[in-house]
Amino acid sequence: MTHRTIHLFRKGLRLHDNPSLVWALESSAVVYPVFVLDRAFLDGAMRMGALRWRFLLQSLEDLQTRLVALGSRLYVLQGGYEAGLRQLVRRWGVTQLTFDTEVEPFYARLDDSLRSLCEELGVLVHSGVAHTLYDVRRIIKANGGEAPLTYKKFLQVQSILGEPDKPAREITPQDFQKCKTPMEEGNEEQYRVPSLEDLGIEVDLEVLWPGGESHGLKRLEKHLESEGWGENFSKPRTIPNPLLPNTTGLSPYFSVGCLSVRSFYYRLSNIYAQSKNHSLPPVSLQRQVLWREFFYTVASSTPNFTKMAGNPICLQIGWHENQEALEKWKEARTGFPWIDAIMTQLRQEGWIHHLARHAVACFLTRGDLWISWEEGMKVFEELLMDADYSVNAGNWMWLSASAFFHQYTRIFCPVRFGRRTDPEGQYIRKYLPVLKNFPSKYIYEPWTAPEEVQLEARCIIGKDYPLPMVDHVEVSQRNMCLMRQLRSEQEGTAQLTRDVADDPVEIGVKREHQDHGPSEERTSKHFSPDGDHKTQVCSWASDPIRLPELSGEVMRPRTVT
DNA sequence: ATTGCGTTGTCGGG
DNA sequence: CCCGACAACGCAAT
Repeated sequence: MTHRTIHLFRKGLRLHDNPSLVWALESSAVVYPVFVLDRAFLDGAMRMGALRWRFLLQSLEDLQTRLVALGSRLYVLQGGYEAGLRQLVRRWGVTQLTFDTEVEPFYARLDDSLRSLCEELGVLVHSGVAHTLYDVRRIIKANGGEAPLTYKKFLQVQSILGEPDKPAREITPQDFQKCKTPMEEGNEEQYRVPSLEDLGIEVDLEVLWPGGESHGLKRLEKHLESEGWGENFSKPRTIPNPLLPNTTGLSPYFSVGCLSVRSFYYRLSNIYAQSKNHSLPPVSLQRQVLWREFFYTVASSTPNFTKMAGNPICLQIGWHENQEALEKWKEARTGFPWIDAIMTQLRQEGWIHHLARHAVACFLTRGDLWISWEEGMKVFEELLMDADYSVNAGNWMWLSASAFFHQYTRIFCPVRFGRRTDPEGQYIRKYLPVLKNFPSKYIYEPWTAPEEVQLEARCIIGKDYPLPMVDHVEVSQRNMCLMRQLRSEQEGTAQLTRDVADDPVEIGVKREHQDHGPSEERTSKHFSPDGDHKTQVCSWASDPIRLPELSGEVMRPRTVT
């Protein structure tokens, strides 16, 4: 009970399940809750966009309110960590620093510099893991020193470890009676939570995701209480283009730690234990949390996890650099209404359904545009309210078939995928009002609408809404071919014969979604070692089609001998 | 060496 | 709405 402690909030912007704050309260006579608002760090390393800034500031406001209610307060320090903390340690006579450790490289570096600063100043450090279910180092250790690279393997390792640590105890007003937060007269202004205006950040978009622990908890309760939610929720069956989110909507709160994954995990376990209907347990939701854990684990032990170059688990691909095509994707001008509607929702709301993420990610990378997943990752990081270093990069590698997932022939069709669950195109009509008058028949591919239909809809394709930037059937077939080649090149030549034995050209031609005569029947395949097929594949692949020219030896189709 | 599997592809048919 | 066929990868179990 003798320390004078700064508890440093970074993520973990909550009072429930906050073990290092509990530690601070139990070991100190005085605790100063501090958040360092380091813009260089948050704009740079964290790549925060305006909506994420707003969410963060709201979360800090909420933290402040909750701390005040307990008889404490939050000190927000603007500027760099080191200079700021050095000054406060001296001024406040601090003897201990508590914080949550984080695994991202930029946080880990910050951890190190905080430790050396504390060593220099003679300040004790107490830190622990609170952002993930487990200390991911335990998972890596249990797997023999390497991160498991498949989800299945990950679950095996997790079963060895057993259940995660229980959430920390609640913090009560009594804690802050025993352990004071000294208030300094006249510094309210200096250490308050800044506004967006203070920071010169402009956002005029509706608040759909108010930041903060209070809102997160409210949202959590609302969903848990709604009939059957906890038991019937199953991820793969949610609809990818909802007008209202039909998923939990909790991810933004987990990403900055307004909510605790441990508390959530145990909450679901309790629902399962008390449920009469054990046939539909909320395990699928727990599995979502475990997916997050999986990506955190791999990210923590993989060099250059958010890059292709120097990343040992990432397939090296000669992605095309095409700023113009990238801009069209980012700004919802691809000419594919389904894709553009998703990108519009992303920009306006900071949230899109996970399957919608898959669709646009596939489109940008291996499906259509053949642009690096890193570019898409950066856009998501800026715009998604739930942006998360590890999960985001992991999913982009997944979707681009660069790591974890390898079935590159499974390409989302930007026309049909959405139509399956939303044949009337309500989602498109909402986010792309310019197309709202099109008949459902044409809403997913308005460029096929006859001129009179376009006039009737008062939207001329090519003028009021762009023509499709690529021919999906052509480019996706070409991309499959490229992918197959670069993989066989990187793997050696053992599988080449098998790889090119059956020719994708026919498939590509006959799978037109517009009326395009009945397909020729596919006869039984002949696996002939004949080399003619190979050259045929390659010459087709190098045909100039409506896409940027190929470049780089990795993806250049070559004649196989 | 061979087989089976993978959180979320597409298509056609019932 | 669900199923199987399709085509097909890396990885792990056998």
